[in-house]
Amino acid sequence: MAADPAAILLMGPTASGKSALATTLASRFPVEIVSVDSAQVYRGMNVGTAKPTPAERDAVPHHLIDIIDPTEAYSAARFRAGALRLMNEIAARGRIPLLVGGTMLYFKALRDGLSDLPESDADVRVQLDAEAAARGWPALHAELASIDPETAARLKPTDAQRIQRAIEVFRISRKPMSQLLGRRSSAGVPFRLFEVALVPSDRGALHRRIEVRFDLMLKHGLVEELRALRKHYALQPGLPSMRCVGYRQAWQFLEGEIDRDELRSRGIFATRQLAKRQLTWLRRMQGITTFDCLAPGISAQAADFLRQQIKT
RNA sequence: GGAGGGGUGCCCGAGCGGUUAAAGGGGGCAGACUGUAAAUCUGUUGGCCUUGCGCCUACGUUGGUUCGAAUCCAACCUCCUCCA
Repeated sequence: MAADPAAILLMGPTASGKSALATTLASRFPVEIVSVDSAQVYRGMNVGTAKPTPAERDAVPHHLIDIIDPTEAYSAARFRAGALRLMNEIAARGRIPLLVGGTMLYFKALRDGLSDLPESDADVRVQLDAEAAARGWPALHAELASIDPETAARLKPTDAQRIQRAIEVFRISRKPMSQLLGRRSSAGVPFRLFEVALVPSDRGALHRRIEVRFDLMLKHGLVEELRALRKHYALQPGLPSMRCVGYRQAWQFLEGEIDRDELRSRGIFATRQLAKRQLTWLRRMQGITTFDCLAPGISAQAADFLRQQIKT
């Protein structure tokens, strides 16, 4: 029985220095990077997603970056399928897949698999949006209660997105989501996973980094980038891509809803809140070795740790 | 110099004699999360503790009226608008 090939999972909240560590790892291991990031998949969204530079992508192969237009939608399932395919390909080349990112649901989907649910359907969602506009989400929650009481019970009448998804699942499959969940879950991953996370020992310090970084994004033309994107694509504020941190606020700025000061502070708030949610995921996930991203020399330390782990 | 309008909890902002540790929003903190996840949703947010319909501190400052004041009065400090 040949041992499964190795793969490294590198997680962490935004602005924790994942990319820097990935670069260090790339200099010590024969890796190819797979991005685990729901925003870097979008072509043209570079400044606000802190996408690796062309030089960085030239030095090490990066995958799952720039794979769809900002008018399109991505999903955890597409990620899992794509990541698994790439991991196999990379291993077949005799290299180690290094999965780096901050989209914790994607990491979870990869590790634990997903249930056999129907994929989203744009038409159904448009229909449900219209119904919600007319009757309100609480009414749809009540409707959900009649077709899938179990799911309705765990969802708040205010949780528009999940109510929509649950009804969508029912309309497509004619089965309640609660019945499909947990059933026929796609299996784990045929890899030995080495999971590390960068976590700040001091939240305030991370907040300061976030602030500096957002200012830099503004300086590097976040607003101008969005302005250009709006010319090239038929974008709407409700699109997943346009709800990304930074772009949502820049959109409001371009619409004249907020001034530049508001754009800055709201962008920073949204980034901090994102980091908070990412940290909540990390606290809950098991089996991850964490490193303090604020400690000096952390990259070398993490690299040494991984070298030892992978050897044994 | 004169006339008027403000100063409320980390921030904005409501309250305008008692049921107010003070609506609402923002921020913070904590949590949830299965094909939108950088999304969506929830809880919490003065201090102390013997966790009690408990004590203390709190609505610019000081004093006053009142059984009782963030709310009324006076003076002072300060900010803004307008007239000179």
